[in-house]
Amino acid sequence: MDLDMRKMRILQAIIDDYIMTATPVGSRTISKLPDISLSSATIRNEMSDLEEMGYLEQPHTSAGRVPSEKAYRLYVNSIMQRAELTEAEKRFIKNCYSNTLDEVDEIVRQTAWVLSSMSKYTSMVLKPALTAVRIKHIQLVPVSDGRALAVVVTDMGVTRDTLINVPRGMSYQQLERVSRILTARLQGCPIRDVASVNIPELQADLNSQREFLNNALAALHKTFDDGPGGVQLSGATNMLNYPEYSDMSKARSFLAAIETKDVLYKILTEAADVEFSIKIGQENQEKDIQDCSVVTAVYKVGGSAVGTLGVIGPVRMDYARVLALMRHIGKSVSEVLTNLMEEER
Amino acid sequence: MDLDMRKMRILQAIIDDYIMTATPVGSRTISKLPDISLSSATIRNEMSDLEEMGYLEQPHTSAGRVPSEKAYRLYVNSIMQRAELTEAEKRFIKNCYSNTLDEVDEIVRQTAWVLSSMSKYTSMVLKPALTAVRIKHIQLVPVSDGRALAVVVTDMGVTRDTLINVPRGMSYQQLERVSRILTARLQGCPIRDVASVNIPELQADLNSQREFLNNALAALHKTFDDGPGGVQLSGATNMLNYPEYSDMSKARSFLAAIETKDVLYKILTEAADVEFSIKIGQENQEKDIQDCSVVTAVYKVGGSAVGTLGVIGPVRMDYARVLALMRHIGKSVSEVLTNLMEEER
DNA sequence: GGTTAGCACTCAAATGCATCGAGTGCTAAC
DNA sequence: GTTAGCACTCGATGCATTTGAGTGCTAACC
Repeated sequence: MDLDMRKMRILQAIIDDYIMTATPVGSRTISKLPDISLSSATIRNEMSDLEEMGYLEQPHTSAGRVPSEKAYRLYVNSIMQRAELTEAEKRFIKNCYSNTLDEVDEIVRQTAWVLSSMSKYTSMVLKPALTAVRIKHIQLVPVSDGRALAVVVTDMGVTRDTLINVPRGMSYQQLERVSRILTARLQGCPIRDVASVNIPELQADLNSQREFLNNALAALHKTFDDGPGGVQLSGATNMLNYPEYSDMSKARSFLAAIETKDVLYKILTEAADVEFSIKIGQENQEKDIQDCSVVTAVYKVGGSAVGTLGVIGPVRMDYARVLALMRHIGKSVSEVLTNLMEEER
Repeated sequence: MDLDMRKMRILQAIIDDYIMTATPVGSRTISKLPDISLSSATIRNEMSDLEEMGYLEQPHTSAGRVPSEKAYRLYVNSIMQRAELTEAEKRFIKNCYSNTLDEVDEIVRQTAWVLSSMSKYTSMVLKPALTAVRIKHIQLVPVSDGRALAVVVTDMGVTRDTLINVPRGMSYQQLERVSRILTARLQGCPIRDVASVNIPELQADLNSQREFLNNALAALHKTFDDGPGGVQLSGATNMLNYPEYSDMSKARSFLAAIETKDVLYKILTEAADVEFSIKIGQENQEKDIQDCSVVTAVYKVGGSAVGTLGVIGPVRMDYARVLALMRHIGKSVSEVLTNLMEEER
């Protein structure tokens, strides 16, 4: 018993229907479709085969059939056809980025919003990882004796600062000098490489406390990593509109999973190196969301991936549409960010 | 028909019971209480009176009675007695602040967590408003021609920065000079007054673009206002444990209300000038949360109020306990923040 | 061979109906 | 003023019945 074209076509029809209605699909529903000219009895036979092959499941004897996760996997791999957004939708996305979005956070928030409101699922966007961003300028600002604020300006217009300890008694002029040397040495250096840079001319100044520089650079490095706080969530309540979450306990477990963003952060960072990723139900490592599906995509700045965006929805999510949205929105946010970066450079 | 002591006592018993059980309270339940030696018939008569007076409501004829919002108002105003936390609870709170909490954000997050996990409701904490914080140091860091980063260090260890436009062609030395003058002039000045300070010696430097300074100061001022982003939320899913939210549509409207933090921000900022505030159901201005109650309190740094914390829960919330928690946690966070600030000063 | 009409069968959901019981209001007696 | 007693209300609970969408199987058909 093999999965011939006709079975494929029927499975597709079942999945398409189930994605729309969330109710088990009966044989008559399929046989009535205009491009399937088979009686319900034939469909029943095929469905029976598909069930035996593990693509369909029956909630109970006298109900219709429901696609299994295996079916969805097949669907996204082979059956599903690429969907395109309408012109109006593309315009809509474009409009969302046309306003004055001059801050990374603002762009990330807006992206999450567009994605959730167009998909009607819950969306999440991970802020750009700034490890690839290059240092433009470093300035140590004295705060009190023994403490200074290290300010880093990068080529993406992003600035970060962190309080660091400096050797007590260090003068304003000395700090200035260190700033100048650091800037000269680290200019153009990507954040991720900061720790490994060697700055011989400072060894003399800091002989007594050679830890200082390493600590400072490590602290700096850390401020560029937002952690779970770098996850922007949107449309969490959209999920409650789907019948699969009308059961309170399921709704609660979903909401609990996204309340602390740790799980989402983990998912998004792990997906940082694949263009598109689709995890269906049990394929997700995280217990709490094993009856959801997660679709992620990366977005880029100047050609290299810097962040991830994702949609989390019911397993019967409209994968084709979500992928189309992600392609388009991913491209848009990539462009906007790249422009922002060039402008600042 | 007046509200004599006995009626008060009965109303209190009804409210106490309803807060615990969330089910309409019958006359027998009350008459069986050890310190009420009246028959259920007598209680019924009293209940009938209380209903006529608007303190009780009947879901339907053969159900018990439920306190009205008017009753809760009376309860918090006159009936409720001050509750105290147990020693163990006080210790618990203390422990929560004993770890290395060296950042304001960390303290705020921790506070929200303690408050929600001890109250079992949803909690929110507004970050300290930094308008009262005093400037310690200002440094302009050149970024590119015409742009600089203005870094402000305050006496609370909080630093903020913002990109500003500076007159093109301004030299590094000039920026240095401006920094020094600004620091000298603004040192000790609370953020809120920054805009109104006059700095005559800079007029000469900036004659050609006298807008520059004002814009820069305004931009700075703005970075100290977190807006809705300054609301830390915790325990949102706690609410789903209460039967009043087992109705999906109510749960959804609550979750929608807190998803964007705008509403909460509004509530918390408006409550910034009252030590404790209790809003019961319809007393809340915001439509979305009119079947919740909101209790807020301010916390202080060095004696003056800088932020607000709040609990949002069902109208039948345990007001006495929540107030006790808020008193205690409010005091704790005030102390921790005050210490942090002194240390940095 | 594959396809289909027909039919018995299944089972969740809806419907109808009687019962139960927690609660009330009222009245008469204490 | 308080209380025992009693009729009454009405949602909740339980149970039997019906309904209907769906299945599987078989026999006939092309």
